Amino acid sequence: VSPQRFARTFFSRAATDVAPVILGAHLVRRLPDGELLRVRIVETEAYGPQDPASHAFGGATRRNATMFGDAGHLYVYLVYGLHHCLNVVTEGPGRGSAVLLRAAEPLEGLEGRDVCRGPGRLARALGLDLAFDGADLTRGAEVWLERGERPASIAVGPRVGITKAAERPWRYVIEGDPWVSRAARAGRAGSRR
DNA sequence: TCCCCGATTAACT
DNA sequence: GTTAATCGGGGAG
Repeated sequence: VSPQRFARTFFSRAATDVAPVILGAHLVRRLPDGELLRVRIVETEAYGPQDPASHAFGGATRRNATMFGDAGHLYVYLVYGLHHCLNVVTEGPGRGSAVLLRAAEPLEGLEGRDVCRGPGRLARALGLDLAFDGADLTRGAEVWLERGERPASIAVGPRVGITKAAERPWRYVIEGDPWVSRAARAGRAGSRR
């Protein structure tokens, strides 16, 4: 347990608070063969309670159970039958909130401009699937989060790919960062923070 | 059980 | 810009 890791209390607040502050943080993955993968998070989205766009809206089910558990755990789900998406659980037990990790910059063990550009690609690049749903990012040995460089400026805009509550400005990106997703780039510039 | 649809992506025209 | 791929969740019956 590296001192650079975030403690659970760091994640124990609203998703809209966690989403901007984990920009610049490092997501680290230890593969079965021992190889280390490291990426820098550049784009996130918040999904809170009382949020019609969230999987947690409507209460706990088998799929979203992790969202209702302890903060600082990894919530993984399958979309469109093909792609996995990675989320960090926020707030705490019974709340049902999380931050979706949408794009990252490869720092170590990965090559290519697009490998982490988009939530499905990010999960694939790190070799994470449903088997990792519920993994403890504050203590686990296979995947975790560490403090990184604080971004100079953060931009906010509407979330991507949803139809409900699409107007909420809960997508956060490092302003001007070349590694953000295609959707973030195409969308409105968004307001600064 | 049946059925619709999605927090996406890549491969088209 | 448009669309197929692909499958499990969850509401309806």
